[in-house]
Amino acid sequence: MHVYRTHNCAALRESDVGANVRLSGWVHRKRDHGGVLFVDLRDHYGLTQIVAKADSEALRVLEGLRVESVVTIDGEVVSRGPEATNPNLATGAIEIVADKVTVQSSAHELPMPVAGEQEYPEDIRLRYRFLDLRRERLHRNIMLRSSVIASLRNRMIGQGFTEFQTPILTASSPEGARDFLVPSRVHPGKFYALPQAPQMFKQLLMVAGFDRYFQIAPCFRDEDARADRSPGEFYQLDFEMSFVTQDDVFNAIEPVLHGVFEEFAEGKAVTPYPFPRIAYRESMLKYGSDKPDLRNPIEITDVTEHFVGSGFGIFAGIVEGGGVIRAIPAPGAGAGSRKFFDDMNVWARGEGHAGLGYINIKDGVPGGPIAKNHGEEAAAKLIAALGLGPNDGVFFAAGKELQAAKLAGAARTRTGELLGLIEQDVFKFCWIVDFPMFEYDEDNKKVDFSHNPFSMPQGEMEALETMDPLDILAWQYDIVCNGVELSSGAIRNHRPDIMYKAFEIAGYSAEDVEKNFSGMLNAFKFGAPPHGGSAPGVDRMVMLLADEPNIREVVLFPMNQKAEDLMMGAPNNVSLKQLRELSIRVVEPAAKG
RNA sequence: GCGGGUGUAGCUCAGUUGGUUAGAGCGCCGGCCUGUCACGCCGGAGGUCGCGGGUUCAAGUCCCGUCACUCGCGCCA
Repeated sequence: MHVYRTHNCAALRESDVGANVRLSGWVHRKRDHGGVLFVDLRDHYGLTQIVAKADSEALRVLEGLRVESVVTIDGEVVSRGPEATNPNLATGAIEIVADKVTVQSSAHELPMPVAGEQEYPEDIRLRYRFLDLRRERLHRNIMLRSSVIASLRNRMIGQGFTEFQTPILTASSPEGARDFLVPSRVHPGKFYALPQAPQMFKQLLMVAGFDRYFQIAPCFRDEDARADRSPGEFYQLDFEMSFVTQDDVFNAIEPVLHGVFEEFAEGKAVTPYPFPRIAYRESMLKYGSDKPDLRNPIEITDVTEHFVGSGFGIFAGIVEGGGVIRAIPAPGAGAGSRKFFDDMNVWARGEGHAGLGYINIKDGVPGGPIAKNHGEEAAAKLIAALGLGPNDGVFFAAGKELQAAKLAGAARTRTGELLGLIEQDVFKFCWIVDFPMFEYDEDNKKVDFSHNPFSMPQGEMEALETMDPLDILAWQYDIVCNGVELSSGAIRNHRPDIMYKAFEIAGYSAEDVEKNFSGMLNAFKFGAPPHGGSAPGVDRMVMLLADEPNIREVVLFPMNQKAEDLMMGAPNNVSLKQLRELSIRVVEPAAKG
């Protein structure tokens, strides 16, 4: 019977010496010594060294082959002996003396080599993704991704969840991100939308009585890419549970996330559960972000009070105008160069801020314009309040609260990185909880939902009826790991009466709500359980576990930043016939003025 | 939509104050080599210095514009 191989390229050991075997794989590397030629034969599993001896037919065939050609080798397993053993290779004790070489596919000259760890331009890597995927690092990442997903599935099933598939062609929703639309042939002028997330469906599954749902769910959003955000499509561990409080959701998912990270983190420490819970407002104050990286030890403090009537006029003026001053300590930075502080200020201006003030304390003496003008006594008091040492520095972010918080957060991250304070080899999880239900929309001068309009407000109807909307918190939460937002989730609002009231506060009529959300609203009128869930991003989890800075490194066939698939040529033009069938006419965008 | 970075050989990069024939390593082609494992040695081909315009006696280098890739902001309930 014909076979392509008796063993894979990682299988053979000293104990196989003497066996006649057949291996198939790619020519990873060639070392041609004239009278003898070595080939590292590679497959999915590993590498095995092939030797072709002088004057053999095998040598003549292999000599003429380029690397990455695919061959089948027949030969005998021989020991390399202690001298020639390669300790870096699992199969390093043996080699195959090639008796017969069958060329399955000869390779052209490569646009990018497969062997080696060199960096290559993104567009070439994407255009020749099948070559890039042969390379060790990417191959390993994709395998890791598969293992992570398998583990997530097992752990979710172990927690009593059931996996279901929800529709890909669904209805466009006015909420959230921009939809990808799919024209309907049967209904001219009408469109399906690809789901941004299976949000409605998973809630309907709860209404349908399935209790605990999960899905490794594809999600589609037509928004611009970031390093940690694929353009177009990505996967979430989408889950939802009935009859649960926020704590029940946390208790169910923490062991899953903790377990997966422990399993694949290769010795890195993982936050034990229960994970810390940080209120949104506290997070914005202490970390200047709603996705804090807790590996960074720096904590921001509000020092607005210290600058009331300060001799440092700029800050005094900001405080008088209702602004805030936030202090970002830079431990040990005072001992270093003044340039560090000036560079940070230049960076802040580059980010579009007015600037970043600082005090640099050198051998106990505070320096810089703020220390000079603030007043000696006041400066000493401020430094004492911040608990700064004799060679510490501190930056100040000033302005309107949100602006100052964001600048402080960015400065905290940058200071931590530049001073090398970020803890390595650790995964630090936390929940951000107590998001505000509403916020004041400055553009439209009205109260609007701050995040998800379908979250249950804390205090439910009573809160909506009695509290200042801007003080109402939601049962809404994000899970964050090392500064990466893995997901947001919520206890949902399953009560139509509370939903109408919440939308009313945000300025929407009952008719608006019914028109846009009739599907869910209707379902909730026939007996809906209290329910909640979340949807951690699978790509981001794998990215963290693989220690990759970019999400493309853990996706099989990613698009580039402009949402193009360079390999398949997507998006592309379609035929006039296809457009006619869909009753679509393309209007060329107006030329740029 | 906006801002930053990058763009020199197939790939990774160097290229001084603007100066005469633009280099190296890898890869490719040819030759040599019987124990390598990033094999080695000799030789060769390969360049619209992203593109367009400008300044200059002279531009890879300076200026303006533009394109591509990328990172960030906006956006992502």
